[in-house]
Amino acid sequence: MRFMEQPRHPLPELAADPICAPTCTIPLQQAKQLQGRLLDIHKAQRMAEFFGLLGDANRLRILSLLAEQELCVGDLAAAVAMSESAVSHQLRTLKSIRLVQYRKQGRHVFYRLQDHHVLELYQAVAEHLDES
Amino acid sequence: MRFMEQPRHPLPELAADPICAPTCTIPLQQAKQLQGRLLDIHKAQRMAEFFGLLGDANRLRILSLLAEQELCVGDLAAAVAMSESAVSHQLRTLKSIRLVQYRKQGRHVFYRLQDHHVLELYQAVAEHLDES
DNA sequence: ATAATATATGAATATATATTCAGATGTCAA
DNA sequence: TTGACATCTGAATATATATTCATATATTAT
Repeated sequence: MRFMEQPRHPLPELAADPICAPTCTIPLQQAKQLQGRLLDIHKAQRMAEFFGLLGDANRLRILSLLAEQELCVGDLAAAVAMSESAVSHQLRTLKSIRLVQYRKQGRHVFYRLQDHHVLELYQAVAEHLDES
Repeated sequence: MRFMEQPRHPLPELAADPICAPTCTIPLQQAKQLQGRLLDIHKAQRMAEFFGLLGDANRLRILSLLAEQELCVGDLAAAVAMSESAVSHQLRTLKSIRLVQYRKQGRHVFYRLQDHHVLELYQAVAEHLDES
């Protein structure tokens, strides 16, 4: 996952004209269709960033709590048994992609879910894993 | 993301009894409910593994092609402009969590989507990013 | 058999990530 | 204003990951 920065891994260029090697096993016709279906590389990057954000157990645990109510950093940290610093860092990354919002009250900062959309993904995967 | 191995990062223990610090801002009542909502740590791991698998642009691009038809490694590599070795490695990780299946035919190995479930997630995120 | 092709694999490398630690900042209470 | 608290931040560290490269394996064609 990469966020808040541009990737440093060199992105592969899209193959120029003939998309498949000389040894290609699919007919050239199909090969051209393939390129149409192929996920655009920049969109792939953004989608990967999003999925990657959900690809961490501690972030998921944090989200599972914020799904129901807002919580301040300290309580969140206590509940998930992480250091406050670690939680703060994670909240920052969650904020960076607008999954969470915050509200300041005195010296506390209360975080809450901004994009409830993710709960559907969360549920879908949770159930999916239960099946298999 | 971690797959095919146990995580080496030490998993934080769940806080024993009083889940929140002495400075806790939420009432103890709520604190107990929190623990009920908190995603179980092992399930969190498995979900994170799954999401993490989708958290790579090249894997998404590979999946975007396999969504429609089976393809052999060489064609796949040509289409996404990656080395065959890199594609092979990625397919292995996709196989490890049973997102793809393969079928051998002569010296070719044709891969195809095993779990079409993921296409829904894929679509959901694709559309979600289009909105914002 | 031998060579050519298709794929897989392991080690090495480069990069990315999560956490910790020390300390900075901002807020409240005495 | 001093000290305690809540959160944030950046650098350092440990770990995880993707790719490449060299090589192994398996299949087909000559």
